[in-house]
Amino acid sequence: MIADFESFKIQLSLSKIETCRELYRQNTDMIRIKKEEVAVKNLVRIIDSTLRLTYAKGFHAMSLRDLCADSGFSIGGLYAYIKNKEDLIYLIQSHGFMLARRTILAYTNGITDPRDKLLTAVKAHVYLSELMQPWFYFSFMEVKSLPKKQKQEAIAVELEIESIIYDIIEEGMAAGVFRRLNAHLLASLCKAMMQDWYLKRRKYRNQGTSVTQYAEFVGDVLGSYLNPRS
Amino acid sequence: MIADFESFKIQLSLSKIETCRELYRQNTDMIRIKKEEVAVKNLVRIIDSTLRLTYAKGFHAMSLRDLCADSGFSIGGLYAYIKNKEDLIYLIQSHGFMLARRTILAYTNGITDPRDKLLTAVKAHVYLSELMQPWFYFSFMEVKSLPKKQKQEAIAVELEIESIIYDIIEEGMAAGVFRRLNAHLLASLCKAMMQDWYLKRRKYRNQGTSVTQYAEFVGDVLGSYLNPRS
DNA sequence: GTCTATAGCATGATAGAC
DNA sequence: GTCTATCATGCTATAGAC
Repeated sequence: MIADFESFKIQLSLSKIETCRELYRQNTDMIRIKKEEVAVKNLVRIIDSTLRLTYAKGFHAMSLRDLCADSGFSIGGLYAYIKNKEDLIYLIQSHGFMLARRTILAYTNGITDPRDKLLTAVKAHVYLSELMQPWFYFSFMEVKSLPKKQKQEAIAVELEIESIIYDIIEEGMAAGVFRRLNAHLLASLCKAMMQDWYLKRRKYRNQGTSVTQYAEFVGDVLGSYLNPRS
Repeated sequence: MIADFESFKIQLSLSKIETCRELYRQNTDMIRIKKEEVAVKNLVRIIDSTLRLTYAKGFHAMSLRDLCADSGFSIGGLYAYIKNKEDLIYLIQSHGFMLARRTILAYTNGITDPRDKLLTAVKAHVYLSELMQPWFYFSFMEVKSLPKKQKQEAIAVELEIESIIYDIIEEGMAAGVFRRLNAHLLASLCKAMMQDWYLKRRKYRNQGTSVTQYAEFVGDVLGSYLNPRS
């Protein structure tokens, strides 16, 4: 079970550098830089800038000159890390997928009580999207323009998350802890609610909603709806 | 109260031509064409094509050449209706706003029972977004890149819709029909759920969910959560 | 009112100096 | 390993024929 946001943050140990090192090692063919230390440090800069600029104006609207200005690179320098603009998408997507999938499953596995399990899945997702908000936002907004293979992967990951929720609901109904209802629809609504946390993050910040408050409210709405009626 | 989707559709009388005529009359300065009949017919073509292409690949990725190919215009011909690419956004946004705001309020005004009113607001929104899906999608995806003034308007319209829901919840709590809870958060979640209908429309079509089924399910989740506890 | 032709510019990508 | 200089392309926008 997830204790609180702060310990989640630590457990996840979302070291960007760590993730980028893994990314570098998997793509030594694409990246021309030989010194791991240098390459990893710069990958972090490139990915950070891309996420920031895409959040501000969209990936297509972001030019590579924009990216260079923001990350402090020159055009030529940048092209040592990618062979074309599309590679930026690949870099960002791949390390995000790894992390997201792993985390959700790690937290839900091993829990048996359906109510606990549902709340944990919701919390894990909302907490994760809080820590990786730029990535979640990027992934959502850019699916449409992704190259075919990555588009399918993105959709598959999303359906996977929804099916984790679906399975928990089904288990709970089978165990008689939840009442019988349309589990597909409820799982979709759950996804929609969790999604809003990273799509409309500024709104929630403005109205002073904390990440824990949000996750628990969503969990409460679901839990209440699933209660067997008297 | 809304009877069913089909009669909603008829009552809305979403005549594209009618809306575009109004749009033409409001912008005779921007549009160089003098014959109303010709202008209106072509505005429909232009708006239709823009929405379709933007849905497929995003507004920035759509070139004016793409738009010409799809709408059957030439570059020069197109520029008789707009003075630059940004004007396309303006055309699309303005007629959408008019229609959306009017409709929701028209349906909810006059209803006194909070439960009825909430369900009606949800239904009106979901039905509306079903009929104007390309516009809602466009509006959501392109807010970021909108020129300042239109960006503010878009955000204002969205908050307005959320506050309609919020007010209904508050009224119901004051009347003792709903139990006391965080109305701001619940209104946000309601918006998030309604929103998913036009953001993930393909998913819902694939899983065979009808627009009425969706709207009623959302209404049911909310209504159930708002029930006073025994 | 609509077309073709083209200007003018910003972009993605490369070559080669250091 | 990083930079500057440059190319080729595709874009928005305009001019002028019909």
